[in-house]
Amino acid sequence: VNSSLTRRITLHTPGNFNFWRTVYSHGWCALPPFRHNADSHQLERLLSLEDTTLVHCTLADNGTSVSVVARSASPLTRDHRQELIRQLRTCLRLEEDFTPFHREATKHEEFRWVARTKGGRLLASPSVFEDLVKMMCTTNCTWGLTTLMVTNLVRHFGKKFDNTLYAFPSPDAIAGATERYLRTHIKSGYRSPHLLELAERVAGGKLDPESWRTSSLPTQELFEQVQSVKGIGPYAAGNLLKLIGRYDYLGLDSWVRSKYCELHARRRPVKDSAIEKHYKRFGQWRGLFFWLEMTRDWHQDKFKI
DNA sequence: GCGTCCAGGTCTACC
DNA sequence: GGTAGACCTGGACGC
Repeated sequence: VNSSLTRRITLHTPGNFNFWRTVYSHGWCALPPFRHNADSHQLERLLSLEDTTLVHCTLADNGTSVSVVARSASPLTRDHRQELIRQLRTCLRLEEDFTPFHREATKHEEFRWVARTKGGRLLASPSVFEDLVKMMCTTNCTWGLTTLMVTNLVRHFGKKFDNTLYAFPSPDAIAGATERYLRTHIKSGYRSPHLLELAERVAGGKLDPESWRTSSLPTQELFEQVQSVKGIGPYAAGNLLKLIGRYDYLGLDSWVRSKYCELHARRRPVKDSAIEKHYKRFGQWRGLFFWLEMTRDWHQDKFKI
Protein backbone atom coordinates (compact mmCIF):
# COMPACT_ATOMS: atom_id res chain seq x y z
CA VAL A 1 0.00 0.00 0.00
CA ASN A 2 2.04 2.93 -1.25
CA SER A 3 -0.47 5.63 -0.55
CA SER A 4 -1.08 4.40 2.99
CA LEU A 5 -2.17 6.68 5.80
CA THR A 6 -0.32 6.82 9.05
CA ARG A 7 -1.56 7.57 12.49
CA ARG A 8 0.16 7.70 15.87
CA ILE A 9 -1.39 5.94 18.82
CA THR A 10 -0.21 5.50 22.41
CA LEU A 11 -0.65 2.35 24.49
CA HIS A 12 -0.66 3.10 28.19
CA THR A 13 1.28 0.55 30.19
CA PRO A 14 1.43 -0.36 33.88
CA GLY A 15 4.57 0.22 35.94
CA ASN A 16 5.50 -3.46 35.95
CA PHE A 17 5.56 -3.69 32.15
CA ASN A 18 8.79 -4.04 30.19
CA PHE A 19 8.50 -3.78 26.42
CA TRP A 20 11.59 -5.74 25.37
CA ARG A 21 11.22 -8.41 28.01
CA THR A 22 7.77 -9.00 26.51
CA VAL A 23 8.76 -8.81 22.84
CA TYR A 24 11.68 -11.22 23.31
CA SER A 25 9.91 -13.44 25.83
CA HIS A 26 9.91 -16.30 23.29
CA GLY A 27 10.10 -16.88 19.55
CA TRP A 28 6.75 -15.41 18.46
CA CYS A 29 8.17 -11.96 17.60
CA ALA A 30 10.02 -13.57 14.69
CA LEU A 31 7.01 -15.36 13.22
CA PRO A 32 4.89 -13.45 10.68
CA PRO A 33 2.81 -11.40 10.79
CA PHE A 34 5.04 -10.25 13.65
CA ARG A 35 8.43 -8.89 12.70
CA HIS A 36 11.08 -7.41 14.94
CA ASN A 37 14.01 -5.14 14.41
CA ALA A 38 16.67 -5.50 17.07
CA ASP A 39 18.65 -2.48 15.86
CA SER A 40 15.83 0.02 15.82
CA HIS A 41 14.17 -1.70 18.82
CA GLN A 42 10.83 -1.95 17.09
CA LEU A 43 8.19 -4.64 16.94
CA GLU A 44 6.00 -4.77 13.85
CA ARG A 45 2.66 -6.47 13.49
CA LEU A 46 0.17 -6.62 10.66
CA LEU A 47 -3.30 -6.70 12.22
CA SER A 48 -6.49 -7.83 10.57
CA LEU A 49 -9.51 -6.08 12.05
CA GLU A 50 -12.99 -7.59 12.27
CA ASP A 51 -14.17 -5.93 9.05
CA THR A 52 -10.96 -7.26 7.36
CA THR A 53 -9.27 -3.84 7.37
CA LEU A 54 -5.52 -4.37 7.49
CA VAL A 55 -3.35 -2.18 9.70
CA HIS A 56 0.40 -2.37 9.90
CA CYS A 57 1.65 -1.36 13.33
CA THR A 58 5.17 -0.39 14.34
CA LEU A 59 5.62 -0.45 18.12
CA ALA A 60 8.40 1.21 20.06
CA ASP A 61 9.19 1.56 23.73
CA ASN A 62 8.46 4.99 25.08
CA GLY A 63 9.54 4.44 28.66
CA THR A 64 6.21 4.77 30.38
CA SER A 65 4.11 3.83 27.34
CA VAL A 66 4.34 2.16 23.95
CA SER A 67 4.09 4.30 20.83
CA VAL A 68 2.39 2.85 17.79
CA VAL A 69 2.62 4.05 14.21
CA ALA A 70 -0.38 2.57 12.39
CA ARG A 71 -0.46 2.40 8.59
CA SER A 72 -3.60 1.54 6.65
CA ALA A 73 -4.93 1.91 3.11
CA SER A 74 -7.97 3.89 4.25
CA PRO A 75 -8.52 6.22 7.21
CA LEU A 76 -9.15 4.43 10.50
CA THR A 77 -12.43 5.06 12.24
CA ARG A 78 -12.75 5.39 15.99
CA ASP A 79 -13.94 1.77 16.14
CA HIS A 80 -10.95 0.66 14.11
CA ARG A 81 -8.58 2.41 16.49
CA GLN A 82 -10.26 0.92 19.53
CA GLU A 83 -10.09 -2.58 18.10
CA LEU A 84 -6.47 -2.08 17.10
CA ILE A 85 -5.61 -1.02 20.65
CA ARG A 86 -7.53 -4.01 22.03
CA GLN A 87 -5.61 -6.44 19.82
CA LEU A 88 -2.22 -4.96 20.64
CA ARG A 89 -2.98 -4.94 24.36
CA THR A 90 -3.81 -8.64 24.07
CA CYS A 91 -0.47 -9.30 22.31
CA LEU A 92 1.53 -7.43 24.96
CA ARG A 93 -0.53 -8.94 27.79
CA LEU A 94 -1.44 -5.52 29.13
CA GLU A 95 -4.82 -6.63 30.42
CA GLU A 96 -3.31 -9.24 32.70
CA ASP A 97 -2.37 -8.27 36.23
CA PHE A 98 1.18 -9.39 37.01
CA THR A 99 1.22 -7.88 40.50
CA PRO A 100 0.50 -11.23 42.23
CA PHE A 101 3.14 -12.96 40.13
CA HIS A 102 5.81 -10.40 40.95
CA ARG A 103 4.82 -10.55 44.61
CA GLU A 104 5.34 -14.32 44.49
CA ALA A 105 8.69 -13.87 42.69
CA THR A 106 10.06 -11.62 45.44
CA LYS A 107 9.31 -14.38 47.97
CA HIS A 108 11.91 -16.58 46.29
CA GLU A 109 15.42 -15.23 46.52
CA GLU A 110 16.52 -16.93 43.30
CA PHE A 111 13.65 -15.27 41.42
CA ARG A 112 13.79 -11.70 42.73
CA TRP A 113 15.34 -10.67 39.42
CA VAL A 114 12.04 -11.54 37.72
CA ALA A 115 10.16 -8.79 39.53
CA ARG A 116 13.12 -6.41 39.32
CA THR A 117 13.30 -6.75 35.52
CA LYS A 118 9.51 -6.78 35.14
CA GLY A 119 9.48 -10.20 33.50
CA GLY A 120 6.55 -12.54 32.99
CA ARG A 121 4.54 -11.23 30.07
CA LEU A 122 4.78 -13.65 27.16
CA LEU A 123 4.02 -12.21 23.72
CA ALA A 124 0.74 -13.59 22.37
CA SER A 125 -1.09 -13.44 19.06
CA PRO A 126 -4.29 -11.41 18.79
CA SER A 127 -6.30 -14.64 18.52
CA VAL A 128 -6.05 -17.97 20.33
CA PHE A 129 -6.61 -19.64 16.96
CA GLU A 130 -3.38 -18.12 15.64
CA ASP A 131 -1.46 -19.24 18.72
CA LEU A 132 -2.85 -22.77 18.37
CA VAL A 133 -1.85 -23.00 14.72
CA LYS A 134 1.62 -21.66 15.45
CA MET A 135 2.06 -23.95 18.43
CA MET A 136 1.17 -26.90 16.20
CA CYS A 137 3.84 -25.72 13.78
CA THR A 138 6.51 -25.89 16.50
CA THR A 139 5.97 -29.58 17.21
CA ASN A 140 8.56 -32.20 16.23
CA CYS A 141 10.62 -29.95 14.01
CA THR A 142 13.35 -27.33 14.01
CA TRP A 143 12.63 -23.65 14.50
CA GLY A 144 13.63 -23.13 10.87
CA LEU A 145 10.83 -25.40 9.72
CA THR A 146 8.37 -23.66 12.06
CA THR A 147 9.28 -20.34 10.44
CA LEU A 148 8.88 -21.86 6.98
CA MET A 149 5.42 -23.30 7.74
CA VAL A 150 4.10 -20.09 9.29
CA THR A 151 5.55 -17.95 6.48
CA ASN A 152 3.91 -20.23 3.93
CA LEU A 153 0.54 -20.13 5.74
CA VAL A 154 0.57 -16.35 5.78
CA ARG A 155 1.63 -16.01 2.13
CA HIS A 156 -0.76 -18.58 0.75
CA PHE A 157 -3.85 -17.85 2.83
CA GLY A 158 -3.34 -14.42 4.37
CA LYS A 159 -4.67 -11.17 2.98
CA LYS A 160 -1.97 -9.13 1.26
CA PHE A 161 -1.03 -5.70 2.61
CA ASP A 162 2.01 -5.07 0.42
CA ASN A 163 4.72 -7.12 -1.26
CA THR A 164 6.22 -8.34 1.99
CA LEU A 165 3.33 -8.21 4.44
CA TYR A 166 0.47 -10.69 4.69
CA ALA A 167 -2.05 -11.02 7.50
CA PHE A 168 -2.49 -14.19 9.51
CA PRO A 169 -5.13 -16.25 7.71
CA SER A 170 -8.65 -16.65 9.04
CA PRO A 171 -9.87 -20.15 9.93
CA ASP A 172 -12.07 -19.98 6.80
CA ALA A 173 -9.12 -19.35 4.54
CA ILE A 174 -7.22 -22.39 5.82
CA ALA A 175 -10.36 -24.54 5.94
CA GLY A 176 -10.85 -23.91 2.23
CA ALA A 177 -7.62 -25.74 1.37
CA THR A 178 -7.03 -29.43 0.82
CA GLU A 179 -4.66 -31.65 2.76
CA ARG A 180 -2.61 -32.15 -0.39
CA TYR A 181 -2.29 -28.38 -0.86
CA LEU A 182 -1.05 -27.97 2.71
CA ARG A 183 1.49 -30.75 2.31
CA THR A 184 2.78 -29.39 -1.00
CA HIS A 185 2.75 -25.64 -0.41
CA ILE A 186 2.82 -25.13 3.35
CA LYS A 187 5.27 -28.00 4.01
CA SER A 188 3.32 -28.89 7.13
CA GLY A 189 3.72 -32.60 6.42
CA TYR A 190 1.77 -34.99 8.66
CA ARG A 191 0.43 -31.98 10.60
CA SER A 192 -1.66 -31.03 7.59
CA PRO A 193 -4.81 -33.04 8.43
CA HIS A 194 -4.62 -31.68 11.99
CA LEU A 195 -4.32 -28.08 10.78
CA LEU A 196 -7.21 -28.60 8.43
CA GLU A 197 -9.42 -30.18 11.07
CA LEU A 198 -8.66 -27.34 13.51
CA ALA A 199 -9.45 -24.67 10.91
CA GLU A 200 -12.66 -26.45 9.89
CA ARG A 201 -13.86 -26.81 13.48
CA VAL A 202 -13.21 -23.16 14.27
CA ALA A 203 -14.64 -21.90 10.97
CA GLY A 204 -17.73 -24.05 11.47
CA GLY A 205 -18.28 -22.79 15.01
CA LYS A 206 -17.72 -26.23 16.54
CA LEU A 207 -14.69 -25.04 18.46
CA ASP A 208 -14.22 -21.62 20.01
CA PRO A 209 -10.62 -21.29 21.24
CA GLU A 210 -11.21 -17.60 21.98
CA SER A 211 -13.58 -18.59 24.79
CA TRP A 212 -10.68 -20.26 26.62
CA ARG A 213 -9.36 -16.83 27.57
CA THR A 214 -12.32 -16.12 29.82
CA SER A 215 -13.16 -19.71 30.73
CA SER A 216 -13.97 -20.40 34.36
CA LEU A 217 -12.90 -24.02 34.01
CA PRO A 218 -10.11 -25.24 36.27
CA THR A 219 -6.81 -25.25 34.38
CA GLN A 220 -6.65 -29.04 34.38
CA GLU A 221 -9.96 -29.28 32.52
CA LEU A 222 -8.94 -26.54 30.11
CA PHE A 223 -5.68 -28.43 29.52
CA GLU A 224 -7.69 -31.50 28.49
CA GLN A 225 -9.92 -29.40 26.26
CA VAL A 226 -6.93 -27.83 24.49
CA GLN A 227 -5.48 -31.30 23.96
CA SER A 228 -8.70 -32.43 22.33
CA VAL A 229 -7.40 -30.57 19.29
CA LYS A 230 -5.67 -33.20 17.14
CA GLY A 231 -1.97 -32.43 16.86
CA ILE A 232 -1.90 -30.64 20.20
CA GLY A 233 -0.36 -32.74 22.98
CA PRO A 234 0.95 -31.89 26.44
CA TYR A 235 3.81 -29.72 25.16
CA ALA A 236 1.65 -27.57 22.89
CA ALA A 237 -1.30 -27.38 25.29
CA GLY A 238 0.91 -26.41 28.23
CA ASN A 239 2.50 -23.60 26.26
CA LEU A 240 -0.76 -22.44 24.68
CA LEU A 241 -2.20 -22.07 28.17
CA LYS A 242 0.74 -19.87 29.15
CA LEU A 243 -0.31 -17.47 26.42
CA ILE A 244 -3.77 -17.09 27.94
CA GLY A 245 -2.63 -16.58 31.49
CA ARG A 246 -2.57 -20.11 32.91
CA TYR A 247 0.85 -21.22 34.08
CA ASP A 248 0.20 -24.58 35.75
CA TYR A 249 1.95 -26.69 33.10
CA LEU A 250 5.61 -26.74 32.10
CA GLY A 251 5.17 -27.61 28.41
CA LEU A 252 8.33 -29.68 28.14
CA ASP A 253 10.13 -30.08 24.83
CA SER A 254 13.61 -31.14 23.75
CA TRP A 255 14.99 -27.59 24.01
CA VAL A 256 13.86 -26.86 27.58
CA ARG A 257 14.80 -30.37 28.70
CA SER A 258 18.35 -29.87 27.54
CA LYS A 259 18.44 -26.36 28.99
CA TYR A 260 17.22 -27.67 32.33
CA CYS A 261 19.91 -30.36 32.34
CA GLU A 262 22.51 -27.72 31.56
CA LEU A 263 21.39 -25.50 34.45
CA HIS A 264 20.54 -28.09 37.08
CA ALA A 265 22.24 -31.41 36.34
CA ARG A 266 25.65 -30.75 34.76
CA ARG A 267 24.16 -31.74 31.41
CA ARG A 268 23.17 -35.20 32.61
CA PRO A 269 19.77 -36.40 31.40
CA VAL A 270 16.91 -35.81 33.84
CA LYS A 271 13.48 -37.47 33.96
CA ASP A 272 10.45 -35.28 33.25
CA SER A 273 9.02 -36.22 36.64
CA ALA A 274 12.11 -34.77 38.32
CA ILE A 275 11.68 -31.49 36.46
CA GLU A 276 8.01 -31.39 37.47
CA LYS A 277 8.97 -32.03 41.08
CA HIS A 278 11.53 -29.22 41.03
CA TYR A 279 8.93 -26.58 40.17
CA LYS A 280 6.03 -27.98 42.17
CA ARG A 281 6.53 -25.45 44.97
CA PHE A 282 5.70 -22.58 42.59
CA GLY A 283 2.10 -23.79 42.37
CA GLN A 284 -0.03 -22.07 39.76
CA TRP A 285 2.97 -20.05 38.54
CA ARG A 286 5.33 -22.98 37.98
CA GLY A 287 5.20 -22.88 34.18
CA LEU A 288 6.13 -19.21 34.12
CA PHE A 289 8.98 -19.46 36.64
CA PHE A 290 10.27 -22.43 34.68
CA TRP A 291 10.22 -20.63 31.32
CA LEU A 292 11.79 -17.46 32.72
CA GLU A 293 14.57 -19.46 34.30
CA MET A 294 15.25 -21.38 31.09
CA THR A 295 15.44 -18.17 29.03
CA ARG A 296 17.17 -15.98 31.60
CA ASP A 297 20.40 -15.80 29.61
CA TRP A 298 18.58 -14.41 26.56
CA HIS A 299 18.08 -11.16 28.46
CA GLN A 300 21.14 -11.15 30.67
CA ASP A 301 23.15 -8.54 28.76
CA LYS A 302 20.29 -6.16 28.14
CA PHE A 303 18.86 -6.04 31.64
CA LYS A 304 21.77 -6.93 33.94
CA ILE A 305 19.79 -9.82 35.35
C1' DG B 1 27.21 -37.96 -2.79
C1' DC B 2 24.29 -40.81 0.22
C1' DG B 3 22.26 -42.74 4.52
C1' DT B 4 21.06 -41.64 9.23
C1' DC B 5 19.56 -38.89 12.84
C1' DC B 6 16.75 -35.56 14.96
C1' DA B 7 14.57 -31.13 15.93
C1' DG B 8 10.91 -26.35 20.77
C1' DG B 9 5.89 -34.08 19.75
C1' DT B 10 1.64 -36.52 18.94
C1' DC B 11 -1.32 -40.30 17.67
C1' DT B 12 -2.62 -44.98 17.53
C1' DA B 13 -2.43 -49.52 18.87
C1' DC B 14 -1.46 -52.47 22.06
C1' DC B 15 -0.49 -54.20 26.86
C1' DG C 1 -1.53 -45.31 32.57
C1' DG C 2 2.36 -46.68 30.23
C1' DT C 3 5.06 -47.54 26.01
C1' DA C 4 6.69 -48.94 20.92
C1' DG C 5 6.36 -47.34 16.15
C1' DA C 6 5.05 -44.29 12.56
C1' DC C 7 5.08 -39.71 10.89
C1' DC C 8 6.51 -34.73 6.98
C1' DT C 9 10.42 -31.87 6.43
C1' DG C 10 14.99 -29.98 6.01
C1' DG C 11 19.47 -29.36 7.95
C1' DA C 12 23.57 -31.44 10.27
C1' DC C 13 26.58 -35.00 10.49
C1' DG C 14 29.47 -39.14 9.46
C1' DC C 15 31.33 -41.96 6.04
